[in-house]
Amino acid sequence: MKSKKQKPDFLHLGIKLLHWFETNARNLPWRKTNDPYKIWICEILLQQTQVKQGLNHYLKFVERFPNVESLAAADEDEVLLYWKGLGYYSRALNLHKASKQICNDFKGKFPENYADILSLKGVGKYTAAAIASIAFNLKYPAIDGNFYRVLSRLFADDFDVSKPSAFQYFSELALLLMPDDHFGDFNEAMMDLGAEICKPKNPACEHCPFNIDCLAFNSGKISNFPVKSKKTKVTDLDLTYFFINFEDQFLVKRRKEDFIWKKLYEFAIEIPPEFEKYIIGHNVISHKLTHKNLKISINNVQILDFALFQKFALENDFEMVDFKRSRLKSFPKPLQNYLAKIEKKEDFQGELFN
DNA sequence: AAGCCGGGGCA
DNA sequence: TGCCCAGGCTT
Repeated sequence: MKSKKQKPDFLHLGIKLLHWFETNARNLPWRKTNDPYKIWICEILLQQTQVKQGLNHYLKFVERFPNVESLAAADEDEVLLYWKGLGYYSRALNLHKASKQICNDFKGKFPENYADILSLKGVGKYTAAAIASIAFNLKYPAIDGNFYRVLSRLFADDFDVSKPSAFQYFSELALLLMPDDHFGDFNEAMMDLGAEICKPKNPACEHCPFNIDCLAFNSGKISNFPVKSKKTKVTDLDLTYFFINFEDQFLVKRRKEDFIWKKLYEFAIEIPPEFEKYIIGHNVISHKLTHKNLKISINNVQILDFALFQKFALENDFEMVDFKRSRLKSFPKPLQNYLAKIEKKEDFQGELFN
């Protein structure tokens, strides 16, 4: 008989996590439902997005699109509108595609096994595991940034989470902890622990159910984990727009380029030389993205002749909108901010609506 | 395996 | 300023 165990009692840790979750679960709207559709929506929405940031969008999205049929029947443009301001807009485009996929390939019934869920556009290994476990109680660990952080700290494990193989590595580790039931609760518990206790910075170790087990905490090396070799590279990007308006109407067009903001609305990116005399000022907006520092120059072009304004719009495939109607279109965040500002006539270089 | 996609929050 | 987040897709 061994006097001391060399390895941690993995299953004991998993059960302890479930107990912690019983009294510490966050009260979130999508946890009141067993509807796989709504669980799917929330999992996609919360990719790289924090709860506080996405909660309102979730509520409005499922109110407008309460089921797969309503989402599949909607215009792509309207689906994008309900994603306005969230970022990673391909998520919305993929949601829309996948809803048609469910209607066509699965007869409108949400797929109930891991492989079929994984086949949905925009659903990867993490999201498939989350849906399978939460909606159908299947035993798949939903390996994400929380799992990486919690497990690497718990075992003071220096496996590089930047490597693609980290997914497989931490999946196997998570399976050792995973109890034989309540798989969805287990995954949600890990999410909550990662979000509220085992945070990236300033973790609340004094409130952590694992604080007597955590090798990183007990060796004073929490900040050493997780190990991540890949660093964020930031590049500069300059954009120039022409905000062309006649009285309270202005010109917008859907983006075709997909290097950023695919299919969102923007202003004109060029004007004919004869329009240059109508430029009455310009604004510069700085906007930070994860991988880019944007500098957006917006020239304000005021057209006084409606016939000229309309002719240019028609010949160049622009839409004429006013502020009220522009709210029904999805603009990139900086342009959305710009419209909000000039509607209130703040910081606007040039005359508008005079 | 590496690069890319948004935006908000934090130290 | 750099890095974090309930990642996935493309190359």
